[in-house]
Amino acid sequence: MANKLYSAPKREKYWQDVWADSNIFATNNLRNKPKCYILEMFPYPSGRIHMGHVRNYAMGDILARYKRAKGFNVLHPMGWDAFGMPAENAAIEHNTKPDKWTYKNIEAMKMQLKSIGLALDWSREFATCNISYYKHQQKLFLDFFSRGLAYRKSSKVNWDPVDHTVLANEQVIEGRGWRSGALVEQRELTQWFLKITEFADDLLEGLAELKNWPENVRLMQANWIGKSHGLLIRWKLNYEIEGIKELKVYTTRPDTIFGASFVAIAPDHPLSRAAAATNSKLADFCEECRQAGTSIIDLEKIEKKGFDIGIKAKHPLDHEWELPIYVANFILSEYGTGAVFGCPSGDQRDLDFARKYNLPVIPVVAPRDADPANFTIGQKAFTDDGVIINSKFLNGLDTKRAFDAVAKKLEEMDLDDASVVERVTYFRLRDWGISRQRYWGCPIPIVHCDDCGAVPVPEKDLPIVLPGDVSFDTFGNPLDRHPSWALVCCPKCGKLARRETDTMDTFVDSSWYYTRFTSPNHDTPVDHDSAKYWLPVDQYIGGIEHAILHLLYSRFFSRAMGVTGNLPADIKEPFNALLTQGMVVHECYFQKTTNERRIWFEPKEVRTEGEGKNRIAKLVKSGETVEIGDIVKMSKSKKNIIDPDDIISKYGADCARWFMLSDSPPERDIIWTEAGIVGASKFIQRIWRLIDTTEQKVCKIHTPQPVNFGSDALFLRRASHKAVYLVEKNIENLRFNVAIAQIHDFVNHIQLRVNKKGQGLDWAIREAFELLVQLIGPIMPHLAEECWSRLGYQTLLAEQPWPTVDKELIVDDTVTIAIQINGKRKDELRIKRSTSSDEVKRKVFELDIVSRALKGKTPSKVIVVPNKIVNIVI
RNA sequence: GCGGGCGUGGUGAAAUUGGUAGACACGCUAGAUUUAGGUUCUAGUGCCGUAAGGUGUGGGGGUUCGAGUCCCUCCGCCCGCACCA
Repeated sequence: MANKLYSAPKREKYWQDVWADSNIFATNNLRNKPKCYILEMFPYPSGRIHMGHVRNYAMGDILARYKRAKGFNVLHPMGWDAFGMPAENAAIEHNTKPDKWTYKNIEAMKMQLKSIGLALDWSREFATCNISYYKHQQKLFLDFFSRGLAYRKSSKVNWDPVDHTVLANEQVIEGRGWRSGALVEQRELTQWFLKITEFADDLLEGLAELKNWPENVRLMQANWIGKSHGLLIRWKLNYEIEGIKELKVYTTRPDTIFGASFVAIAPDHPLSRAAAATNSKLADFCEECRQAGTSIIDLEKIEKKGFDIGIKAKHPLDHEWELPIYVANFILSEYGTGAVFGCPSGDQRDLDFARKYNLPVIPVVAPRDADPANFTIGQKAFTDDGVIINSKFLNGLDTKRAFDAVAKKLEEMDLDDASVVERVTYFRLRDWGISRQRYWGCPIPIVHCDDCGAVPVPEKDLPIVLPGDVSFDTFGNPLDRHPSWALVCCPKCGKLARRETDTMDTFVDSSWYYTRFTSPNHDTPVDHDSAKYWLPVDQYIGGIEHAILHLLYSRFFSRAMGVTGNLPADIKEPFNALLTQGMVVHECYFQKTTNERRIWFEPKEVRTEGEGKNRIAKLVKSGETVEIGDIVKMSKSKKNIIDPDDIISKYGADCARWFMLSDSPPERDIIWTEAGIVGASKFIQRIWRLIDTTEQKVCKIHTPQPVNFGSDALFLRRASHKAVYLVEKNIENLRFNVAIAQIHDFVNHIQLRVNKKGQGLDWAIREAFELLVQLIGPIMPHLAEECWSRLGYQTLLAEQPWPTVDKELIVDDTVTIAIQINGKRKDELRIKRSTSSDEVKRKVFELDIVSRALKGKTPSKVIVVPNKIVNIVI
């Protein structure tokens, strides 16, 4: 008898229409239930969704559907991170407009997302390029500005002289612009900044509260903020130059101060500039340092170099002791004071420097077990904590006490001839530069007036709308070239002035979108009442690549918006729980040309044969052999892409969703395989076949529960309720792969009993079917609806509550305990649960294997772990 | 260099507080059914061994009645930051 196959793609479309028509996923405004806000990082509308999106949104959807069934009022919205460079590049390349290109992409991707069957509230959809969104962002900017959280300052940027734009560090590749290939210049530009540093401490402390965030993300953020405690010490100069009489030096290791043998300053430190003014060789050296690249590779290659400026610094604790001052290429002007004292024995860099310029190396910290008299430094500096030596009054102290002793000594010294000391805290975190010389972004609502300076646009004049009539026929910012857009009157004095033509970094757009979803049509950025009810996001899901920037900026925005009254001030943390999902990876295929270039082939162009080392790949068309490359993230450049559309039209969305979650834990990368998707597809058919062909054999819908059950029925009922219990637990813990394993196990249990006969078995099978359908509901919602209807229900499964577990059924009344002899498992024993310890021992000693092992001796110890293990120690 | 993580069968992976290692799936083997074949169902499957038994979570050591789990050490891989004073 051939079974009817379940036609997933066809039926899925049907159920999607049913859901849409009944509008069940629109979040209601009744606040009579506990809320649950599930959010996946919203997509950039590149044009097509990829498998990473499918994985991301499948995870969120499972939670949303599960929480809905659990009785929560669920908010599960979707929107578009729609500003950004690709739209401008498309405009240049395809002679279109960024807005047209973006909105077309959004339409296409929305269709694709709908085909995945996501339980989304589309009524809250917005794109960050909607005027109705970015006008509120401009309002936020104005509020930040008036509160001093947005300000202008001059700073160094990567400038592409060909494309006429600022480049982010990531866009500079080996010193050249990623698009133009031009050598990137360091330029001093006046830019807008957001004062994230005001919240540095709070952002750091807040991390401790984020218990449901991955540890690695919290650590990355903590390192990024980079708080350090140290001393600011004043070093007097032996010679005054252009009014400079002293150097302020920041150190986290004042305990090593007697090991100092030089002072080093950054090339653009005021003292460097002053000294260079009268020393052309020094000026050349400083220029050379400035020219050097800033990329990581460059920094590694660069040799540590210094230039003795001739002026000496007086040691703060001994003014007779004068140390040389070097301008050095490895000192950062942006960190600390741009000046350090070098202690060669305690810092590898300083040691290398000292060896190169023949400076003294005085060991001042020794390991605890070393002999202080004979401890010397060779090629490696000693950077650990230890005992202070060769340091006068510090000798014998440990690192921490020496820190305090130096601070105290310096504080006690007479101000006149002393080195004033301050205990200071430094952060690595810098303020966030948000100016971009780009068109497709949120305009900064500022007018520059010759007389009044930077004047905020009055709120009543918002929004500042991007002009539509711009050209992309040449490089640079089209807003700058626009004949009239920037020409306005100063809101303050009325004189002719010029609009700010920089737009905001797109990271600003995504820093507050999660608040807007709580009230997407409100006439202020956020409705406080809605925000209070919905925020924080209960579960946020997205890629690890946003571990620092997006997630830190968002945490900053929720705080800053609290300060400006745009959000209730008690909502500090935007995301209560965070899941960072892994990538979808696939091997790639290529042929090498004669000049070692690689030509890549798509997976669908290739067929593989054999296994392991003998596995080879051939082109489907020609049969030519191609090489099998690494398993890497799916990307256009390597063509190792599987198009979700192809999978969904062939196997269905349920199949893609199931496979995405089935084999690996969510945070790990998954390898896309044809075998995997086929396996998922078979499982779908298996469930359908099981229910479709057996449904008429079991009890009819709503049959009352029988009083007695035979052993098969009872076994099945136990398996059913255990499955519900375990699937629920694993979904709650975001271990979808384990939940899926439990469902497999459950289906195996049902399968073994569908053709049996026994007391109450037909009822138990029907119960199992119903529970199974409810368990797969969140993961394979279409198939679940189909089965639910097949079981005779007129209702929608998506609206059913989550099944309740019969607690009595999930505890077995017999248990298997392991019998160990000297900790090694030898046998097992089936026994009634909660049998007394003495009774268990008695039974164990009756066992052959035990008496054989004992050989008449008395065991030295018997350990009984109730319901688990008996360990006999001989 | 600094910080963090990971290492379990042929493969993806499971494993409350330390308590029967390898659930579940892929693959493989055998049988049944159907078919032209795929499919489906049942059973088996860490490794060595015909078996009894031994052995086994990257290597070595330790704590413990008992270690994948805790401690020390070495090796390998991955991620983040990186001249941060």
